[in-house]
Amino acid sequence: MNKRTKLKDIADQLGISITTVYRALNNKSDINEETKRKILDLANELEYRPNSLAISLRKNKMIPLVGVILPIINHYFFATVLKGIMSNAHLHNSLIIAGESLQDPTKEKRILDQFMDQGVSGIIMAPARNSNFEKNIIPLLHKRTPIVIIDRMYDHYKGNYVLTDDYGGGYKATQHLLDNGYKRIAHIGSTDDKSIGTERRKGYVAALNDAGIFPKEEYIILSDIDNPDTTIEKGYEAAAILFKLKNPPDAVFAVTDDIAIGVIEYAKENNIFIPEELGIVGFSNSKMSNYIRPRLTTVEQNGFKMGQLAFDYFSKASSSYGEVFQKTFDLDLIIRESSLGKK
Amino acid sequence: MNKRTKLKDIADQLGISITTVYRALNNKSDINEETKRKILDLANELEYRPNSLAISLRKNKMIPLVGVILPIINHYFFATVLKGIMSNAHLHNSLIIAGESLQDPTKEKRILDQFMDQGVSGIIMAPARNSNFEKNIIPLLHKRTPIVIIDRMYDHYKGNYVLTDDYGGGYKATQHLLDNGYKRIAHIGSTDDKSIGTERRKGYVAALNDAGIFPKEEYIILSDIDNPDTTIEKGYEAAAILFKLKNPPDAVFAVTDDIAIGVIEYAKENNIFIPEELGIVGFSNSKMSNYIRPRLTTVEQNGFKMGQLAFDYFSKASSSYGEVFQKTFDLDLIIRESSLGKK
DNA sequence: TAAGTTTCCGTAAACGTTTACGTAAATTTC
DNA sequence: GAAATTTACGTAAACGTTTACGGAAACTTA
Repeated sequence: MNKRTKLKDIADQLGISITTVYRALNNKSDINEETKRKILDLANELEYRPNSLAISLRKNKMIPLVGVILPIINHYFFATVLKGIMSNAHLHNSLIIAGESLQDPTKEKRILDQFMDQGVSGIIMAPARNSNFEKNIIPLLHKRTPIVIIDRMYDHYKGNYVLTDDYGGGYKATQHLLDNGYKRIAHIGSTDDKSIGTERRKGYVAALNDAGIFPKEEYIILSDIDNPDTTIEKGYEAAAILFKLKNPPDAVFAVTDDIAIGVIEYAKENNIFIPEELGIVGFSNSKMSNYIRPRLTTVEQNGFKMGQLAFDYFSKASSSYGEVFQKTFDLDLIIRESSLGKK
Repeated sequence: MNKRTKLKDIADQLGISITTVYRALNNKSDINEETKRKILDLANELEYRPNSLAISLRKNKMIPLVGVILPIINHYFFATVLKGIMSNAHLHNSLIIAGESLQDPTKEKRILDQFMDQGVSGIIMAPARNSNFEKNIIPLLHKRTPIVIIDRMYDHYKGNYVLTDDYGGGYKATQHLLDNGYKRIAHIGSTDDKSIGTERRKGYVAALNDAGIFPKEEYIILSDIDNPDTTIEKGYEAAAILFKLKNPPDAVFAVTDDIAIGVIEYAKENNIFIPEELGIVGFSNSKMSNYIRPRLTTVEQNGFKMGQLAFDYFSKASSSYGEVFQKTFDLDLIIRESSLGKK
């Protein structure tokens, strides 16, 4: 394995200076065409490849580099958040260095460290499901690293964030089912008590309570929805449990569109008519929700806007110390067929 | 806006040498505990972070920063490719800097330049629809930047790539429709003649020809599918055109699952029964394809594997000069309800 | 107390590229 | 044909970290 050629190798072989070689390879002026040709030929032969490390070091370019960490990169919502971040980053000539925590706080921490070592100017992140804020995120604040949190909250966090009103979304969804005549409204949520699912569940409970209803424990099924590739199956399984109850529900508010779709799957296979026998509301307004039959009523979550705003906040936070930027997006219900009401 | 602290800053403030500071910060021997403490304290206060560029340069280790450019970041296939790239990058302690070209060659070029300026060690990219290889990609080869192309090809490109056999996929899909008794097989493709759609269309034509059929021009509809948010609508519109023909087709091979779903939409609204009256095959095995009714027969494209391999190739290309790595993945047909054959 | 041993720190040269500056030789200008 | 300009190169010092080497001062040993 012969070593990688550098400018000096070419210079030595041709008996000229490094600078001249440099000029030839970078289309600089002050060089003879003949010399240039010889240099380019030799560079070609020796397969010269510039050392980007040395270049960056010399140029002192630790460019505007923003670290973005998301739990699942090929999840539509998060991918769209990333798209939103990028769209604004592009306008500011910022570069995005991306990582996927796969909902693993340890991995998340590792990525954060890598990013900081790499010299990112700050972090925009949607924390992992049960991310350790104290260990992973708070230390960054102490180091005055600009950071914007997306989509998930932690009680003692007082920094910048862009959230959605998950509580309100859960409330609206449940209220909507009540308004459409459903009485026995079940909920399929996430096992994780730190997830945003908790807020949606609280909204669900609150809406029921406000209507004088106190949901039975058996109507609330918590499911492990860590793996996005199996979420639909989890919805299916949860539905199976619900419909084996003595007194099955007549509506389901699912914490996720995918879960809701799993429920629809189950209902179809078991000849349970939607929305006549079963009303369903999901969460996210995923692409699929509009094309499954019946079309799924869902709560809209605009990832693109959230991403854009997150980058804006990041920008501001980077240039002004002390100031804090926070926003909670209201969520709108998108009413479609799956919750049209009982016959 | 104060500059990033370096060893020299700490050394100067304490009136000691850089080497001593280095020793303190790296747990080396030959240092007094008292001195060490002072250095660590100051380093903490000044928020010292080692310059990874300088470290890697001195240690002769390439910095593991890979630029990834994709046409559409929140498209499931591309997002999954990204996930695959990341999964392997993670194993190699590589970092991913990501950009979205939005199918715009100008933007693509700009991102490439930004990435090179930032000192990425190379590029993995799925070129934009009508990317200008000569202008955007070939120059990188001349600079000996390691590069791996995904998903799209250009005749004169002789470098590393990871492709799918789109021609074969189109052939298989069409053949499958023929095998199931469909005779008048239409195709909805992409307007862009440089896109992968062309290969799929060629496969379609070839399969028909091999069966002694020469498709009418009116059975091939090309649609502008640039915007992923409207692709389904485009499929719907194309179907509308097809079914207003005097002699409408009895099957459609769509260049994309989303297009196929648009066709299904149209069929449902117009009481055209699938698969009895109309067979449909899509392309991509998108998540949705398995949950739309009827379930969509489609050609599987394993983005995750492609991403992983792309990173592997990138790794190899970075350390071995001259060698070229190329792979074309065979595509499997996933047979579901939408093409079960005529009654 | 002279010689040997630690302890602690500094000097200077790398890593590969970029760039300000300098300067012979060749060319142009008047 | 002397002066001014241009052409085509070279020198050396950066960028921030690492490391081989050397050497005073403090401490030990006989």
